[in-house]
Amino acid sequence: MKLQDTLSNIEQEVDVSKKIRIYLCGVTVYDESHIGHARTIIVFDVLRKYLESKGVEIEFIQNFTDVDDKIINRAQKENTTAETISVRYIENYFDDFDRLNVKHATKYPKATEHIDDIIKFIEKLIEKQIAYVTKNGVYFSISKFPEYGKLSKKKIDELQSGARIQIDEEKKDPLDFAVWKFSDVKPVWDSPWGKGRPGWHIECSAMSIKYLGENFEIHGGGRDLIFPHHENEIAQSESCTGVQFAKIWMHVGMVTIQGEKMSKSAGNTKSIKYVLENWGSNIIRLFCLSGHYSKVIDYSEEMLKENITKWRQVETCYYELIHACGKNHEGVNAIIKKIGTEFDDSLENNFNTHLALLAFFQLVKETNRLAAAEKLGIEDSLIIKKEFERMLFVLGLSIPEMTEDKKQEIDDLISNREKLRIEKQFDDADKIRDKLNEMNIELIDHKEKTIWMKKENIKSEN
RNA sequence: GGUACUCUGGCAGAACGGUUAUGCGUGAGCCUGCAAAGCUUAUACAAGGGGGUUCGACUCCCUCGGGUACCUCCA
Repeated sequence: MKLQDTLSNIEQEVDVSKKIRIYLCGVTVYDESHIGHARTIIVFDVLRKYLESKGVEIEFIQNFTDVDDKIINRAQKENTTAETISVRYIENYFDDFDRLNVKHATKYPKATEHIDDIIKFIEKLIEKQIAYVTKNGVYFSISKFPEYGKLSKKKIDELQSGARIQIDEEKKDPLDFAVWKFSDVKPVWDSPWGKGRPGWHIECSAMSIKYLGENFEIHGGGRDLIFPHHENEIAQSESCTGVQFAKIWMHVGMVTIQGEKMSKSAGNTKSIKYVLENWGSNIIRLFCLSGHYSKVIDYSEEMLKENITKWRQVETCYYELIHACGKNHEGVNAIIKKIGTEFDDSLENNFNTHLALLAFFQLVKETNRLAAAEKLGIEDSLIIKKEFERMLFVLGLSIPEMTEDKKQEIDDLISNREKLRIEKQFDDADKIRDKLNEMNIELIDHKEKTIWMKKENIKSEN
């Protein structure tokens, strides 16, 4: 598999014959997650599901930043503890992302649970004279890491001249950043240098190395983390271990809204809760995967609507497949195999989910075409269904299961309607259809038979 | 100001030095008791501007310009 690597700025081959270790920078848990967060996490969810579906062993670590100024500020505002805030929003995170059908990471380490590891990490940096203590905290000395700037392609002197960083007389260089901040405001921990809390970047270095080793395959996050977060992680980690940190840096493009980056500070976010409520998980996932992961995608209702159309086609396809009963045999093997290969190739080639979706929709269209022409037999439907479900799984889309009782009830209603239709009692037949519609069951009248499909209820469509 | 990314038809969005992807939308038709859904088909001569290389460029080179992001916390 090939992936675009931010560090080398070229597509790098990933060796999938061995275990793939992935570290994804998660969220700071101080507020609700929005659709921008969702995109990054969904992209990585599909990546890991695809690789796992190919039999690749995956170790997937995603952190929670649960100690941070924003959390503390929020706690003060609400007159509560930082822990209350972080616990609340971690719960909120799982609530959102479970509904988004995101598979749980191997582990979700939290900064507050790794203070010892962080302190040990800092001790090593001090020992190596890469970090130094001031009256404000412990700082990483960027002059000790000559490659500083290699990820974000920034030159140190340019950064210095453009620095908008607050002047801190104690720092040796304005670009030096805190790995430990002295503080008396809870939460604080004792350290060899004084009471305080860790800086933001150090937790990811300490935790990724702890769980994945000094040199692992993929480190990812949103594009906005390239500088300073990931740049600093590299500096800390590589100067501590002396070996290359992540092999590949994979950065997911921002979600914009009316051309502007979606962010808390801009106040233009759409929360996952809101979008789930109005559009549902499948539409969100289709939307988030509709462009190449490295590029910006613009959030708009128009785009979400387009994905409803597509999702209805997918639903139709599914129900055509499960209702197939004829003996017709079109020999779909070759075409399905071709589409399946296209799907895989698209993902193998720099993880192009847009092209993979195109392949998926091609399969949907092909199926619906056969069904409409009364040419979808059982044998073919089984072949298609297998591939359909594989893609559905990798993309993380889901069609809710129905109970057998419910299915029976629908079948009974349909056969009643059939009788009425034969007797040309169309008014009564239509009443049954209306009743089914109220249950979100839509009927598809083929020449030979009527099939039903359960439409996902999408609020914004009404 | 610096750096990165980006600029393709109404919208979304690929590939490729030569053959007008594809999807959505829109039009028409088929199917239907009617609908819905679905299907079929038609529809855009598009490549930010200007130069160059080439027999030929959306694709390579130069140049000018627009947009966004990062340079402070941010997925």
